[in-house]
Amino acid sequence: MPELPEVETVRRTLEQLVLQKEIKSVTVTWPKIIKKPDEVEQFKDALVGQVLEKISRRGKFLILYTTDYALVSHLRMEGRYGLFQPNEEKDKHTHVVFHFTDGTELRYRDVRKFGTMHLFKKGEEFSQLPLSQLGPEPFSDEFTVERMKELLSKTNRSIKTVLLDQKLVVGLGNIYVDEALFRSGIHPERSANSLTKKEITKLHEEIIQTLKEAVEKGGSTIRSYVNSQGQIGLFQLELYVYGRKGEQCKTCSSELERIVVGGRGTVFCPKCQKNKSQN
DNA sequence: AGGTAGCCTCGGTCGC
DNA sequence: TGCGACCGAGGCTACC
Repeated sequence: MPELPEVETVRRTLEQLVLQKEIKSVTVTWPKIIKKPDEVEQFKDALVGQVLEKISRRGKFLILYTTDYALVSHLRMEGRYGLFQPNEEKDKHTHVVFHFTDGTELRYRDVRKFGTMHLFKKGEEFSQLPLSQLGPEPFSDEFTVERMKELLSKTNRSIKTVLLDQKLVVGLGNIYVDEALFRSGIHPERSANSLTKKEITKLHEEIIQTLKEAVEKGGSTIRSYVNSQGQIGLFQLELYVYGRKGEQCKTCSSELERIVVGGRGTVFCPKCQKNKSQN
């Protein structure tokens, strides 16, 4: 499931493949992926003749900039992009294809069909959903301990739930939230407003560090994730807790436990993160 | 009125 | 072999 490190890796690899290509036509075989504009025909028509100029990222969203448009794409669980020759066999999960004038094509494949695409006139993409309500990028100056402290103090929701909701900071999903909380020694069910200044400082540091290391490793390949050049990530080898229920804690050898927090499967170490009582 | 919980989208996987 | 439950990101709705 692509979180910030996986999306950033896709961004980097995709940029190597498609910049300066001109769109000749677009094929959409699952219209529900296109959330804006309402009519798929408008989406397809708008992109004809557009040249891909830049691939950006905001949180877990990719932004494909063309001559006049910003295509905001969320991969959700299993979305993938890949560059193909037209004669290469197209599998049944390919739902959107951008055909280029040089004969190649960019295919969007999504087994779950959960992914979304929003097309905006360039310059309008940040003032409307889905990008308008997002919190700061974790590697930016806007993501400060003070901001965290301020927002966490306002709610008694669990710290895990708050970290997942993309308003405090963007880019964290189930994998990296569990990892950052483990590295910080904080129980995922701790209420946000019970965290001490010291814990918030540590958590802030570990969020940045965990995501940074994961980007360097090309993300985590859990089930299906590969980058746009078909390569897997390597950060799954560095994971302390995610997907390791019943295995030994790498720090203290205790058996890792799985609980459900905010409807999300959550793995943690009952010894290293033994501070739920401070709720 | 703003914060919060719950619902919805999918299909592969898993357990019975 | 068949079938239903489950998972999950984030927008949306409904509720308090």
